[in-house]
Amino acid sequence: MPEIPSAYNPKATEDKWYKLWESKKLFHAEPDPKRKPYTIVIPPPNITGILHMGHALNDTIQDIIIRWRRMQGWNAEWLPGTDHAGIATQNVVEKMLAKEGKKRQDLGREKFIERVWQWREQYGTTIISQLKRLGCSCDWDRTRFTMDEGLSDAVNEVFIRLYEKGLIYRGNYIINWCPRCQTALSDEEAQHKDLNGLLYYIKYPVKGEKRHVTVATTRPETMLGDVAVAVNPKDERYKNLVGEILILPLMNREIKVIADDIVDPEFGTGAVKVTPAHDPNDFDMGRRHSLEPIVVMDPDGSMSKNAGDYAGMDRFEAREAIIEDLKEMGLLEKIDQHAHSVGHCYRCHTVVEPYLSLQWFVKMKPLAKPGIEAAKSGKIKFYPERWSKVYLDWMENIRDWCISRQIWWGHRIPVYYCRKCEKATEGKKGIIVARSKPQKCPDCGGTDIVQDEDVLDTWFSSWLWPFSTFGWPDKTKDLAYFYPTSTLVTAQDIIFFWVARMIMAGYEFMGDAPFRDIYIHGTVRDETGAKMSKSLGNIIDPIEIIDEYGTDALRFSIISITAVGQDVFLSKEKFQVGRNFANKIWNASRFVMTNLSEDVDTDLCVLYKSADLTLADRWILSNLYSTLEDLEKALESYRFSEAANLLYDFIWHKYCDWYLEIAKSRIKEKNTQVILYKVLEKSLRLLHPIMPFLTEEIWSILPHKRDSIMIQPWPHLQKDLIDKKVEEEMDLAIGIITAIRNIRAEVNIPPQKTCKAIVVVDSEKKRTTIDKSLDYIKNLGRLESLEVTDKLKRPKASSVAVFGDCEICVPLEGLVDIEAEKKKMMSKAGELEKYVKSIEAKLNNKNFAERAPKDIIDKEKEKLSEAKVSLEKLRENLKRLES
RNA sequence: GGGCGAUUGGCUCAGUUGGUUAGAGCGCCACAUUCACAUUGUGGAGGUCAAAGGUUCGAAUCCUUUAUCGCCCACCA
Repeated sequence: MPEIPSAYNPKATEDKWYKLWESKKLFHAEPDPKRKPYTIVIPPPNITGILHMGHALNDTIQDIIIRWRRMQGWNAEWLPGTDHAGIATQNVVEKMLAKEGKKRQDLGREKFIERVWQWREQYGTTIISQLKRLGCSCDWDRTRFTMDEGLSDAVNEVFIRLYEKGLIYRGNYIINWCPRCQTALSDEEAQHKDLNGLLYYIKYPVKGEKRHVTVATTRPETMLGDVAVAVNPKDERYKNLVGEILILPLMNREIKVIADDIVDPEFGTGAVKVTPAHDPNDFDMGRRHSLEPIVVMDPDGSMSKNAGDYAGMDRFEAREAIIEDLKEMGLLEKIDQHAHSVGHCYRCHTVVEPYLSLQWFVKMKPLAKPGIEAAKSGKIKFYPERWSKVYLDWMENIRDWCISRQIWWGHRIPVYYCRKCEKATEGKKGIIVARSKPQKCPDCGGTDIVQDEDVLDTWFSSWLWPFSTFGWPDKTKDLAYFYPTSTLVTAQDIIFFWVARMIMAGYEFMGDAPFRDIYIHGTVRDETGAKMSKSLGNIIDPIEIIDEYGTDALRFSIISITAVGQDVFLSKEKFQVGRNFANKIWNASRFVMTNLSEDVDTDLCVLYKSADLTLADRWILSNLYSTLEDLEKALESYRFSEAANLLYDFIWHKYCDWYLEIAKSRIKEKNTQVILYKVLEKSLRLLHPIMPFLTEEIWSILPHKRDSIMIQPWPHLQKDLIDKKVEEEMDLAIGIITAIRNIRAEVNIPPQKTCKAIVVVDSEKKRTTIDKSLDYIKNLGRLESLEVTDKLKRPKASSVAVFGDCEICVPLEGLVDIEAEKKKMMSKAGELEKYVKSIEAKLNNKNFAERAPKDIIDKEKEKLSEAKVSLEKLRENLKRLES
């Protein structure tokens, strides 16, 4: 056997194995009616994205699930792909053009889109190669892109079907407008941030009188578009004002005072300016009172020609100018501090403007209905469960979805207009919704037909992802087999954007939920709790971590610190845990392999039944399978950190710390070798979903000839090998060994020096148990001799510890520090006394005796008698020490 | 305004249906280096589980209130 390096080297292994898996098509799945599918679709990362810790967490979790299910025998399909990310990508390419001193308009639509595709070719697949470095076992043969032909067809099909059903409409409404991106946004894309703003109180004079009405506003610049002032009809202060005419300052426009229930008399002055073109409430009010909106802003956020003297100014400049002018005119009553939340563009963080414009919308209420029922009935389940409430709250209060975007990169809206009809009717006539450009207008036969300039919201393609990727609207074999998918893994921030909408689309177009389980993991934050983001500069680059610590270290570390539903706080040091663990396994494997001399390929169960196994043998097997039992439960309920920590504890603190150490003295025995080998081999399988590269590397140098570990069967849970009695017996041995080590450390016996020990135990049962573990105690306690007796013949100079009803005594050759011994034992005795008293108090409590269940009482009694025995032994020893 | 989450040793967190003398990792202290691994081993110190009240025989765990921090939602003019 060639020499195995003494440290695990991820760099030398990862690439090699990933290439092998890919070349053998181990990630690929085909429909197979004989096997059950387990499907996951990836949350498609943006083509502009580079791998960040959020992806690392998200995709590691998916890979763990899919690798585990694959080993369990499911036909596992993890479908990958990317999202065209309309606004984000367009912004990136526009920035690039800006460096050349160009705007997208200089290129024209067609050339610009060409440039975006070019950009995508060049940079848009970075994230894919990064996912490969993360070890993701995605079925790359099925990689999809939201702008692929098939997926684009699906988008058109959906648009047309919804339109024909009356669920898509076009209209003039207030939407969120980003003046920088110059496009409409959906409500979800406008992110509200709390800001300390100002509330301006402005006097509006009553026509022909000296009186005035004061209104309060946070956006004075919109007053130029005011068409009325509203008060609450029940507000006594303004009762006689309703119907009066006011003069709108700066514009000198006559506007009416109207009464409307929506006005809150408590807020501001109780009188509110009505600006239907720039505020959603005012828009509704305007409709109720038949007031024409006046748009005073242009799409770029500058004041429009309707803004009088302020036309052409930027909106914020105009705000200041208006306040100055009002001040001069004596119409500014006061300015208050006012905390409120303001919408920002989720792509460029510009303050968005509520803006009246002609857009396309999806009527959501009817679509939401089945999705609401599905969550309520448990057909779809959120993990952790609390997200179900968040989802339902949103679904039950759902609002229509603005889907048109005034950008170029995306799916162009499949709507055509007949110029002739449009001019003639301005109504629905002349709108042609079609898969491709019609030759003639069906209404008038006209041929001057143009397509809608706008594209669809990015999420209008991603909400179809679970089925469009499998070929929908065609009834493909893939679709029939892999849909509905099994589990969706994602973060909380896209529950509304994506998860909820996928559920709606799934029911509408497939008649079934797109997935059963939704696992929502936490947000990745830095050690101070701030969200990791490029702009904050607190990013930890996963690729850097992979280079420094290895992929498996990254995966293990991030998983082990991710408690269910809790956010993840990361710092670089935390990745050492995974690296150290990888190295530990590496070295344990190295030890096992260099010591194998026998044929170890024996079945464990056969061995268990036929051979006379030692206590330690039975103990490690029992532990292996109870770990497996817990591990499966953890994985099934998406408790990944628990899964990772179970394996960590078993491999490090059971297998390495105890079994392997015990095995060293019997390393030539066949049974020992078999168990060392078999437990390692099974542990590697259990660990493979979390640490794929390390386990594959070790797998490849194990003395057997088998295929990749990733297609090995998941170990079968052997419940009859779990033996609680064996675990108790071993606990006794471990307790005694620890007590001896403790004494040795306290009296400074150097580790390399052996010593004697005496174990005193009354009970015959325990005596037999200890006899089974004599070797372990001797070896791991580094004893030259061990005496087990029922009577203490305490040598004068010795140190004693008590473990349960066992006394452990280490005779010392030199002098013992009697005082130190006494102190140690007295403090131990003190602790025990307190403990005994607390149990006694409990047992003496009548209520406890009467009401507690019997098994609890028995347990307490047992604890008490054990503690009493220990205490008594301690006291005896103390007495002897004093005499 | 409504909702959710967090608060446990110096740090980061576990603690599943209430029944342990409250656990782990990191850090710290002491000792150990031909014997798989210093990316290590052995031992140790360190916590009245944010506060107050309540339910219960029994509360870190359930209920109420409060405080601090974080997040989400809302037609906050």
